[in-house]
Amino acid sequence: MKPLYYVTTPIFYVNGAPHIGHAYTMIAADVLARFKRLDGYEVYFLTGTDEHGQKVEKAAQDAGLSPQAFTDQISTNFAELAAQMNITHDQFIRTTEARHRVASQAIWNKLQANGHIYLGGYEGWYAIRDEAFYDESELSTNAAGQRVAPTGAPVEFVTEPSYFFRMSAFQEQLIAHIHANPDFIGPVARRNEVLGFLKEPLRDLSISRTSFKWGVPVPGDEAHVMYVWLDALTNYITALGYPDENAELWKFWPADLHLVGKDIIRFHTVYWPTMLMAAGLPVPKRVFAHGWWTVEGEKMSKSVGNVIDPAELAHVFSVDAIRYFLLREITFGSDGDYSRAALIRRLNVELANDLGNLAQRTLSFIAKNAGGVMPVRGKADATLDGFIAALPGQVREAIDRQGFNDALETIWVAIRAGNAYIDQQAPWTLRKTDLVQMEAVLAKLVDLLRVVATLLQPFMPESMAKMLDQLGVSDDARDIATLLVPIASGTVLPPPAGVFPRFVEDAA
RNA sequence: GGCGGUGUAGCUCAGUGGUAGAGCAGGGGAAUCAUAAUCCCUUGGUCGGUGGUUCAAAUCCGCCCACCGCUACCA
Repeated sequence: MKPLYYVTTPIFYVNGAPHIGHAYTMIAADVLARFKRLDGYEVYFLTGTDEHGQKVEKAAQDAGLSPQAFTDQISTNFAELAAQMNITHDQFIRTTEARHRVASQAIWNKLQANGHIYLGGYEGWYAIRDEAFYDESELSTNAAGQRVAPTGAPVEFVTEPSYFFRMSAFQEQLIAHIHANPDFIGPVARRNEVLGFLKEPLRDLSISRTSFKWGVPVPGDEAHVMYVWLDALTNYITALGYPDENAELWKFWPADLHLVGKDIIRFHTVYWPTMLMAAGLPVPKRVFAHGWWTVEGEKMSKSVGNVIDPAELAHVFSVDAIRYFLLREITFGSDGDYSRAALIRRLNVELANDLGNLAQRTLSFIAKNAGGVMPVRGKADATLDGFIAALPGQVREAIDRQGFNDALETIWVAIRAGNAYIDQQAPWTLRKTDLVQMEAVLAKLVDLLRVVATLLQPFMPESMAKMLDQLGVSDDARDIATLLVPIASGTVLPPPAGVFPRFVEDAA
């Protein structure tokens, strides 16, 4: 039986149009899902949209739509983004689905049955103008003697009945779990951040609201709807059939990886695990937080007008180029800067010059001088053998810790070695002196390209499919295990065509 | 304020005790199979500052400077 792997993106909040940041999360998760499939795992990959809450209710109202009609529309945009980015999710979940209401109410009932929910009052300083609560420490007094928020809005002390989750009861258990499982939170900086946060006593979590209606009703008290995070986080198990633990997909729980943005790390490493502990369910194996992108050195924002539309970008360059750039440019987990110049540099230098040209020079040489078939292996110089043998393991190791750029750098070291090798071996000289040796050299290069293209499939599925076609690798021989079966000498290689054209800026 | 992190070549970064590294950019050369792509060589750094530990510090410790993150219930 295949080992299982369950990876998720966050469900995206439907309060605006998808941008490059959403694409980034999806792409990273997709590379993991594709790699694990390639490596023999049975993978389940979940993404979707988070559609409840006061903000959505308000945005729908502003748009003159019912909340359901509004979320239908926005959710579709995210589903389209996934399709445009070549995302291979197995399921797209929406929190407004009936089954999700069932699951959310089920986990609520479970928490309640286990004695971890109580009715209390949610009190605080509320600014009507901001529609937000503020901590006492944030307040100041204005000239008129009013208590005001940092925004200047007047605040008043309000109390609203609310159910609470006894999160404080799980603090020690959570801390112990984080210490016992060093890989539970990544990257390490985020783990330290969460541990730092847990040095202070954990407060119980307000998990219901009466101030708006657009949410999952609290079982037995329909004046309340569930606090959005309780509802939202539950999506990860709704998708697997919860509360039916006999469901076909339930075998995937606990998740191997929740991929999230750094802004929601706490919800995933504090709220969610304690909720699961309270419900008697296993916690996810790992949560990894990625960083944010700036654009040309500036924070991406609607008001600045520099929000990058991934679909537009993919139209100008290619989906594969964008997928590659986003995972290559920076260490996964850190913030990064997108710039058009940097993207073009990666595309031209690494994809077109290094990889694309290596494939093209090798394959066109074979087409012209070796009969257009896989050459006969021989006693070629062994320089590339180490790369060919080690690459799958090295890439696997990097992928398993979400070290996408390390994985790519490792592959590129091998590609550069391939270019050095062809120059040193000079098959164009061997053509006149030693045809057997010439074939041996060319075969070695094809073997290297085959490993490289195979391992790059998760990153650039379309381009690598083309490259593997040209390398004579059949559709059923493109996974990692099958790398052990060499391409047979004499296999007909289709006429080569450049996979990564150089990007030339329009003269206009 | 508290806790944590970062500061290394023009740029982006790797390097956690033992003669400063990579990629890109710059300079020189080679080759001409290839998407004028490639390969080789090379310029360039008092490793934020300062004091200390050590035979030896980018790497450990103290202090200082700069920048960043977290410091809970909008997601």
